[in-house]
Order: sequence, then structure tokens, then C-alpha cells
Amino acid sequence: MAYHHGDLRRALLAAAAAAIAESGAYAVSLRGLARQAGVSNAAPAHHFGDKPGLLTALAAEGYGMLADTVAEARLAGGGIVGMGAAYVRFALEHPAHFEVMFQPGLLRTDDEELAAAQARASDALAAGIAERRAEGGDAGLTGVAAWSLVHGYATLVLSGSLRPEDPRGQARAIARLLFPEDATGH
Amino acid sequence: MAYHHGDLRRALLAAAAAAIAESGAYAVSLRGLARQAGVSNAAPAHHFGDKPGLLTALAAEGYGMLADTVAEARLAGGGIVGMGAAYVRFALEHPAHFEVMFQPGLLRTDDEELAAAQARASDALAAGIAERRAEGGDAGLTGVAAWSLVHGYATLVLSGSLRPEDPRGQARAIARLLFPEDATGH
DNA sequence: AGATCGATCTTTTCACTGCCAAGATTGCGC
DNA sequence: GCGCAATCTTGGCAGTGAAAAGATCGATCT
Repeated sequence: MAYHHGDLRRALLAAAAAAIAESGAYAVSLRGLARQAGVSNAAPAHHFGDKPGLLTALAAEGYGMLADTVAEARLAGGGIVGMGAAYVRFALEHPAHFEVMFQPGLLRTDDEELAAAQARASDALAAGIAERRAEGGDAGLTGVAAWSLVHGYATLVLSGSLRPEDPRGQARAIARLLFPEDATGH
Repeated sequence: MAYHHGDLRRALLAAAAAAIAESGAYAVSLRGLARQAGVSNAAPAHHFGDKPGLLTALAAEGYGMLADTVAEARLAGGGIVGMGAAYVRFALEHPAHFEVMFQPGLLRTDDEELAAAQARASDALAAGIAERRAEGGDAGLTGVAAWSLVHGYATLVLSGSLRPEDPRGQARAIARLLFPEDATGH
């Protein structure tokens, strides 16, 4: 048994994501994660400082993945409906990250890495809205509406308030209600 | 100092709501609430059983208030835009209730009182959508879209992701984007 | 090769929390 | 008045987050 774990930081983040996805963010304990990783109580503190530090790292990872997911959908030519569907898909595939990302009470909101990842995600989303600017209308308001729509849908599904048979399909359907002229989503 | 507090249950719920609104749901402790109420450690347990029990009572109270708020907006003739604005207003005025209501990991989801309050709120919301059925379109999908829009907007504002100057006005504005033919919101 | 230094992990400890068991106090109905 | 049920207290246990101090490893430099 090596004294050094090898990749403890990554192992802890993965274990935390699994635990949160199953039992919610409040159920995760640093000591429990340490036990799973076969490591002592205080080991996580070295990598993350404290509990908010660990959750902040998880949130930053989430914002990074969200930025990549949305940017990829945009480059694939999915239009704003495709980007919205990608947003929902990310939330449903990474529920733990998504849950932590939007609970500032759990995070160290002054963290640099977190701010950078948030900015990347924000830029990726804004790029999709900017493309629609030529078509007229208040781009800022349209962006707020689009974000609210997909964010709310994802949140309601994750909380169990909505239980659709085909979440991705329904996500596209409601996005087309807000953007009926977007023909890219077949 | 009376041995009986008089209205401990209400006092604990109010203190919990205040604490959650300020510091988030994970920061609340039964012992801390008991101290604020000038009562011993185990007193809250008698009224709520355990911590999920207390948060469940808070969530049920929240669903009740939401049902009243939305029903009132409907009877006032505000149309679906007015109901959406009422939903957002409730969330911003009662952030602690709203936060707990949509985090099933914090609640006893099999609680009867909670289920009843949820049903009341669900009925109040559905009534607004049903009125629009005559105008054609998929009423179910429209309802999901409307709920997602206002719920997402409220969540994003509460999480600090959006910081609008006039949240209520912007809520109405994005609701009109989804329901442009609803003329009731001046 | 050998010494050094920083990164990584452990052990120990403390205050705090949720929860349980057992008992004390109060007010209400008979 | 008396008992009874509701309400609250005390004491205790296991688990948690966090800090302090020390042990071990691995890379780097000479």
C-alpha cells in the first residue's frame, strides 16, 4: 500500500459526485469520502482545504464541462434549440455537478478557478444568443428567457417535480415553443 | 420564564426560514434554532421528529403559500403572465421556503402534509394552463414550458446567476416572450 | 549515490451536531 | 382535586469538520 494515493484529488471528486448524485449534496462527508478512497480523515483537507473547497472544485469542473458541451452543440450547428438541449443533457448526465454549481451557499464564491470556469460557460452561452441578434428583438431578454427555460426544465426534472418519459425530446419541444423559427432541430 | 414556550413550532419554522434565507439550507442546525428560541437541544425533536421533519414542514408551508399566491393571481385576472409573475414573486419573497421545496434530498418525501400541499399547488398551476386549452396547442407541453420558464428564472435570480434591476418586471417580460398573445399584463 | 526540500498523508484533538433514552414540568379534561 | 397527555429538559453517544503537529515519500540538485 503506497503512502501516496497517486490521484487522490480526482478520486475524491469522483466519489463526491457519485455520493451527491445518489443522496444529495448535504449527505456528503469528507470523512466518508476519505474512507472510500482508503485514506485518512485529514487527507482531503490538503487538496481542498475544507468542504466548501471540495464542492467549489466540483462546481468549477462542472462549469468547464458545461462550457464544452454547449460550445460543441453550437459548432455542430444545432442552433439555439440544440444548445438548449445540450444544456439539459449536461444537467441530467451530471446531476451532482449541476446541483452544486447553482448553490452558492455551498461554495467559496471568491475562488479564482470557479470564476474562470463560470466565465467560460457564460461566454459559450452568450455566443449562441449573439447569433440570433440579427433577427431583431432584445437579445439580452431573449437570452435570459432561453436560459431560464432550459435551466428551469432541468431543475424540475432533477428535483422529481417533472417525470417525463423522454426528457431530451421534451426539452427540445419546449425550446421550440420559445424559438419556433429555429428549424435546425428536426 | 414559562416551561412551555407557547408557540415553539412556529418560532422554529420562522427561525429556520430566516437562517436558510441568509446562509443556505445546509447551514441550519436544530441546536442553533433551539438556542435562538431559548429552548433546550431536544425540544425541536418533539415537534418535528428530526431535521428532515422540520424542513419538510417548511416545504409544506411553502407549497401552501405558493398555491395561495398563484390562485390569487389567477382570480385577479392576471392571465398566465400574471400567474407566472406571481410564481416568481413568491420565490423571491420566500427564498428559504422555495429553496427547500425543490430539494427532495432534504425532505421526507413520503410525508402526507407535504403531498397534500404539493397537490394544492399543482392544481392551482394547472388551472391556469387549462384556461388556455381552448386556444389550441398542446396544453401539457405549454404548461411544462411555462413552469420551466418561471421556475428557472426564479432559481437563477436566487442563486445569483442573474442579477436584474427589476426582477418582477423582467419576469413579466420573459413570460410575454413565451405568451405574446396574453394581453392582460399591461 | 546521497542529502535536501516540498508535497502528501497520518495521528490526535476539540467543538459541534443529530439523535436517542429517560425523566421532569405543565396545563387540560374528568 | 387527579390523572393524563403534551411539552420540554438532561445526559449521553456516535459521527463530523477542522486545526495542529508529525511522519513519509519522491523529485531535484550536486
